Amino acid sequence: MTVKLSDIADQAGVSVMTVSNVMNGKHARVSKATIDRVLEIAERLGYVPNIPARSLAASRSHIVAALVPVGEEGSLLFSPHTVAVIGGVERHLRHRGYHVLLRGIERDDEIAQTIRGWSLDGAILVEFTDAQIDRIRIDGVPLVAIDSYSANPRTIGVRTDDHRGGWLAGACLAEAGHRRVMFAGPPYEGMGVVGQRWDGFRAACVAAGVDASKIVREEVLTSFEDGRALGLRLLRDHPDVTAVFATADVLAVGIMAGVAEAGGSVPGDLSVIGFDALDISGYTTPGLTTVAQDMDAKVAEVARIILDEIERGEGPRAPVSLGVRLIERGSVAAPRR
Amino acid sequence: MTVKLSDIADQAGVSVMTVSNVMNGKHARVSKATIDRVLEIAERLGYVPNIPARSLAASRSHIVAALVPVGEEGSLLFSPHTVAVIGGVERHLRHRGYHVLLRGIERDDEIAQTIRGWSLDGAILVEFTDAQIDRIRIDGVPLVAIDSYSANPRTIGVRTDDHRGGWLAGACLAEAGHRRVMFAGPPYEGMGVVGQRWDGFRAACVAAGVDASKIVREEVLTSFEDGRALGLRLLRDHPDVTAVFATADVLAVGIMAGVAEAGGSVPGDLSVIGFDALDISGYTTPGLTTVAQDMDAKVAEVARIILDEIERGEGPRAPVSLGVRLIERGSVAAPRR
DNA sequence: GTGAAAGCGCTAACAT
DNA sequence: ATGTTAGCGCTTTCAC
Repeated sequence: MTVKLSDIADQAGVSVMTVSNVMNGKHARVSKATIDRVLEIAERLGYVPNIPARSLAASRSHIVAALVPVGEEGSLLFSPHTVAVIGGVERHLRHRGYHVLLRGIERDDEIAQTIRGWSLDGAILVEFTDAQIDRIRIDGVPLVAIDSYSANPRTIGVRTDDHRGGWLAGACLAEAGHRRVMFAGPPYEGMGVVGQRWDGFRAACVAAGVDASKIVREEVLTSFEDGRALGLRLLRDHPDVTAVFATADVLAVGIMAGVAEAGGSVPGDLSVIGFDALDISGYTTPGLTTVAQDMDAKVAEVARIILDEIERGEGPRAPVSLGVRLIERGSVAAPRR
Repeated sequence: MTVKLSDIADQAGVSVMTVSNVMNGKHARVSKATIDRVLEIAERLGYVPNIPARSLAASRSHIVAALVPVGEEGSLLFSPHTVAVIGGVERHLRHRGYHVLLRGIERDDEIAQTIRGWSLDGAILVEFTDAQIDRIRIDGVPLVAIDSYSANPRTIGVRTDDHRGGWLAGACLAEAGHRRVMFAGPPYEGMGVVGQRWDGFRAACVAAGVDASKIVREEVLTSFEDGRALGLRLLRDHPDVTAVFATADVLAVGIMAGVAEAGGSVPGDLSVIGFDALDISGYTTPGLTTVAQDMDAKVAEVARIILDEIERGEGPRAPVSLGVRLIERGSVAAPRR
């Protein structure tokens, strides 16, 4: 029923190994004539390689896993950003003959189990906390951690230049003339993403002459609802604040909605700047000014690193930071007087 | 290095087959004492089954693929809806010992190749057009097509009750008193999703006494920008229209933005109703009234069908439609006078 | 209830 | 440039 290497070998009058070599592009070892003949027969017979067999024999699978932590609820519900990363990486890998296994991780040890059980060639760790990445003890397989600031030498971090992103946001507000600003984001997680953005933001503000001690920090969860709640009370509770930097677009959009609901106007009463440049940042009125990362570059980088490690075995290297840029829409203006 | 069945067998003083049976829960064939002993040793040794080996020997993989078409760009960039489906199904399958392979499809024949090459146990087809589903000629593997109205007997359709969703939207507008309404959606694709929504919508309107010939149909792509463009000219071009049903939330949100930009108000000058109940429908001011589908039920149903087919071999059955309900927020009100 | 034999389809490591 | 030998770790089949 199913066509295998030996079928082709029989018809071509060569050994199975020769066919295998042809199929795997080890053309150095086979004559041109044989290659052509084998290829032609394979094509005619409709040969499809058996992946499990190849994985078993070679103890490598051509599979890279996308590992995502699952919470109590259990469902993988990744952010738009994660979707873009996984979707983009899948394309690069597919074009190079690799496949992507999607796997939710409930307990730490499932990472190692998955890698061993599948003879995975590599794994991408998405949305894990730095603490989780720190705990990883797996060697021999390239592990790329997205948006992580863990110092774990067994993983390679690929992330946005969050510090510079924060700086851009701060500089944008300061340049517009704001001197009383707010930083709204989730609670600090060590020197992770949020910490970097905060540092960069503060540095830019200070460099522009803002009194650092006057920067208001609000801890809010990264959700529309929490942003809205903040927006509703912001103008009343902080009458001196004229601009806010939210560490995520959803949050910023929520703040804008809350401010509007409370009768305020953006950017009339309050300037708002976000981070991520999600679709939604273009859906508001006015559009949300935000810090964007170059997703194409990020995705290409992740794929490149994994592939290089797998095929050329180039050892782990320093974390990679990707550039950011400011997208100016309409939510930032001069402070009210 | 790696622990295998034979290692456990050695230590337990039984044959490999017995260990295999224990591991696969074929407890009928093994004595309780042996089961316990084997399990204990496996645990102690840290046994992890080798998936490729099992797939090769059993010619079934415990893998279900999530197949997604890729366009020219090449990247998998699925909608929030697709993300929810895949993420949710992954959880159900994982808990039953299955895995999800994520695969972009460029050409039709890649579907069959992927299924054969991996000995896939099943596949879920996401975001394919009805025409693509129609063309599928694969037997022996459960194929679940999401949101498809194809009549291909080799696939099982799982979809939203779009007709009823359209009806709910129409009834909602008619009940609020609207008699001049617009239907905005992408070009008709046979009797697919859009056609169903249109049919249901029109039927509800007519049932409520709306003159069917007066229902305006606008063909727009499902994007914020196209919605916005429509919103910008809507009040001017169609001064008699007092309400619009958009077949997708992004579109509805775009329309709301366009209307606002043109100086109109929602729902003062125009009522708007969407479809999908995406997050963004809650982000607007006022909130978007929209038709929601029960995603949890949908995901559970997809998983159930695949698993039933795989494990009990229950043949293909009729398509499954899942319920919808209206979510009333603030974008629908009585027509202006 | 348990086990021995045979092989799934492929590749690594040598031959030749 | 091509072939041979030996598995990879597991399950199937059938015997005990």
